[in-house]
Amino acid sequence: MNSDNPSRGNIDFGRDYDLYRGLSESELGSLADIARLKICSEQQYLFTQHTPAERVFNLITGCALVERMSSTGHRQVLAFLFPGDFVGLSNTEFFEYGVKTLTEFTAHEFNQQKLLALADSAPQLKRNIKDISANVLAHALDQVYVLGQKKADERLCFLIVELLQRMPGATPENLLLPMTRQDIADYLGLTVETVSRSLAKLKRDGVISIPSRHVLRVENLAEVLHLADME
Amino acid sequence: MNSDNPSRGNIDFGRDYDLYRGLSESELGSLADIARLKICSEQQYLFTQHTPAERVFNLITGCALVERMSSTGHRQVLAFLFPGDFVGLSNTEFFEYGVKTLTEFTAHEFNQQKLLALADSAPQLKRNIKDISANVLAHALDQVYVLGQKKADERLCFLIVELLQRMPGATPENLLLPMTRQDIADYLGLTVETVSRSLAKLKRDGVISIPSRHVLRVENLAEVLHLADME
DNA sequence: CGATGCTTTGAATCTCGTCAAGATGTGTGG
DNA sequence: CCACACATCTTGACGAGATTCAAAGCATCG
Repeated sequence: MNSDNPSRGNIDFGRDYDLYRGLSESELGSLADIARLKICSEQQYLFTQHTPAERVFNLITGCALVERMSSTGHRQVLAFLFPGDFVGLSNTEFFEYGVKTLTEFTAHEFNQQKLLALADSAPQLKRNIKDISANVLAHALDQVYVLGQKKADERLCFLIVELLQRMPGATPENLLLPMTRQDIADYLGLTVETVSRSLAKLKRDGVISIPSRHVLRVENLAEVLHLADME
Repeated sequence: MNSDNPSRGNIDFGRDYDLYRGLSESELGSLADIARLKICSEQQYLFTQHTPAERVFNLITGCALVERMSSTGHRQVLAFLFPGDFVGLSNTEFFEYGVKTLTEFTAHEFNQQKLLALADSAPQLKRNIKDISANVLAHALDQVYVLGQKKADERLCFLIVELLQRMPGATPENLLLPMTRQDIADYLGLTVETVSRSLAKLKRDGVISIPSRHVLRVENLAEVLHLADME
């Protein structure tokens, strides 16, 4: 559900979002004029694969995931999204992936055309979009490396490190997992059972503990970093 | 080895390169002014990981590969490059991957700063660079899907289809493999032995034949496409 | 020719996936 | 508040697929 024509006043452009970084007051104003506030509950699709790629989102609160389905029914989760992340930019007519919320969720929604048009007259916005695209690529290349070279427990540590870095409020002592085991499995190219067993192994080895299903505690950060081994 | 200050005359801008698509004569001239012709033999590095990201290349003839090494000594091949491919654009100060030639090789070499500066005054060039970046991302996402979800023989078929689509002169009847089995293994997240065995299996099943080590013949294209299953 | 590097094949091992069952958690209706 | 259904998660047993280690086959190049 979108709010109707939100004014600048009810959108918080103050936080440190990649998309809004370094923009002038007037540029932020122009952005606000074309922004809508998207609010939705958990497990909702912001958009699905193969639908027209017209909208882009800048995430404010909550989490989401980016997924790709194949004709054979396999699912690959391409990324988890957190506040400040920007998603939806596409060079193709239709989205090649879908985005599903994991929690209650708010985002700024833009029409892609309008946003890009605005970027044409706001160099800093254009730079920000370019930087975001570069980061998306860098993340995809990291993921290729992890899926190509790493074992199950190492892949899990990669995810843990990523969550520590990107989830707001995440600490080694208290790491919330907003996604299901299946989501994790589809992200890391494993099965739910392997995810579960690998978590159990890390727990057995004293690397982590699991106070409750969706809460994780890092007991040995050095070992997690070592296993994740992203340099 | 670079030729010194090549003039427009000895650079062939006529072919269908993504980077030069739709450019005016004068724009091509400006490009030629800052281009150098890079010529090198096989198994040479155009640049290596962790070196300053100053140069970019537009491939004219020959093949190359993009690789990333980890501190643990693992190698992931991120892509194979063919004529018309463009490589080296980076948002970071240092390259996060290296590029190694597989065959005798020529490319147009540009200073990244100069090329981007030129793009600022040539909108079509800027569009081309953006499209290329989008294609690189699309390829990385495909690779994530393949590494996350596919078995060894399916991964090989994915590579075969990719080569058929992108290698100049490649046909199902005669597909040259310019890379070693190790390169293939590191690209597909497998070991050399598994690559060899999977090729043997595809051969046994009548899907392909292997006239010689680096020549492959597709006997059942439908099956290859089916196994590759990229939609 | 022998030396070297790449490739294939074989055997043992290990990791991960599959199938099945049980445990845990959540929400609903009685 | 409890009972039940349902979904998620965990655990076990087994098997398939991939890796590892070792050896042998093939090319190419001096």
